[in-house]
Amino acid sequence: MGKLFSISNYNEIKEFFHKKGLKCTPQRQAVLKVLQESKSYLSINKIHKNVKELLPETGLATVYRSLETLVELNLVVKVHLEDGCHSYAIAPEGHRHPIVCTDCNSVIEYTECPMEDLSKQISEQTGVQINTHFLQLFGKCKECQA
Amino acid sequence: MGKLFSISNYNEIKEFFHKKGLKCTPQRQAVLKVLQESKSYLSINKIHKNVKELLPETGLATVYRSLETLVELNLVVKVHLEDGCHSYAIAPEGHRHPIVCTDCNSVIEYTECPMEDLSKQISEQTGVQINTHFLQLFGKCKECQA
DNA sequence: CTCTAATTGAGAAAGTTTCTCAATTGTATA
DNA sequence: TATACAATTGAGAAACTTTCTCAATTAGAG
Repeated sequence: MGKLFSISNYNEIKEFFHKKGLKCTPQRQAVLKVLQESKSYLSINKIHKNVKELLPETGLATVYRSLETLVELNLVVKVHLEDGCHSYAIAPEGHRHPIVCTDCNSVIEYTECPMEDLSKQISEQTGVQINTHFLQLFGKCKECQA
Repeated sequence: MGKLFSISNYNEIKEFFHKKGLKCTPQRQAVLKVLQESKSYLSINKIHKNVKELLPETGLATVYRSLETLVELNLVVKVHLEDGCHSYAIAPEGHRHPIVCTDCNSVIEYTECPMEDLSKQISEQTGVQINTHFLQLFGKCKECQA
């Protein structure tokens, strides 16, 4: 089956899959599309629900499998919310950190990262070589402050 | 039942519970003690296993309930590991960030926090008022770099 | 168009977390 | 120190989440 949805960068996405010997299936496309069109983090169930509007037969297991694949390809990121639940979001281009509004749950991407400087500082102080970091900010967005 | 374990700051802990109308039960003490004596993050099952060495009859549900209570009291923190699983650790005094060694799973506490400055900067740039943040660092500790 | 290996759907299975309820137990008060 | 009461517990059921299995389907290479 060919291109099912009008994913903007379809050919690029297809390449991503093929380079790893993976098929560009409608299910994977649908999961990606659902996340691309959402501006906030989505839970597995919400993703499944939205995907079924595009492809009604899609099983939950496939959603799990697709998300796993997409995370491996760095097209999607798995995030942790305050209550400990997992959600998924389209991977931001470049290195960014999400600010989650605790009132309306919307997400603002923050593009500057304080870690570059900090990593060096930490290495010097503790001897630990920092490889990755996980930074998530919680607060109130402009609208919700009213 | 009185004091079961030699928790260093027993009376202080007891006060913590009583102030909220909570009982200072051996099970809660045991969960706290297990975390206090561990230098790394522990999964629920590991905590349950260790607690049973002190109090063999302790049920898993009680471990869940105790952890929930201890997190509410800010005596314990819930953390997210890279694979998306939850673990728990004794809450560090003051404001600190954990550095988790991805090889040996040990934890180094980092005491400096870049967020104070950053929060102001973010507020100015995005209008979002940052309330909390979640920062976790992953890397290789001195020993594991050899 | 055909072939093949990757992928899927469905349901089972495994694992995690919460709930229910009778029995127990800290702790305040007498 | 004994009593009463509300909070807590253990055990298992229930709910929920995630992974696994396998026959059927399908994307993509030739």
